[in-house]
Amino acid sequence: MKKIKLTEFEWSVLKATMTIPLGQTRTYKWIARKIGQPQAVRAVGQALRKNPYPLMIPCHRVIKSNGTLGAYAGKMDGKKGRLIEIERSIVKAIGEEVSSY
DNA sequence: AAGTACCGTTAAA
DNA sequence: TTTAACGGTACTT
Repeated sequence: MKKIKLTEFEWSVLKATMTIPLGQTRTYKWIARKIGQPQAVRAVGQALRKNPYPLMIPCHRVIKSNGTLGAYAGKMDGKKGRLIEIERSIVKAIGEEVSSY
């Protein structure tokens, strides 16, 4: 098991990103503020761009404050760029299931 | 609307 | 070791 060489800053970003609920979107600024460095929004984008753990880090849930997708999603094809919409649909479906109980 | 400054990591020279 | 580049937001013009 090789040690993952990541900086403390990156760990902070990854942890913050992990806490994003399914089907929800957060902004880079949101993460930057959560890790206590509202000035380092770009560094946050860097950590996500590198994305050491694609499976546990939902970078596609991270968007710009503008509401538009960031560089990562921006480079994606339309299909993958709609991941967040699919997740939202899932959440909605689950919500309806729960309501029927 | 466009330009600039700011932070942190990585690649290249 | 030093330099350049990438990436999002807020402020200024």
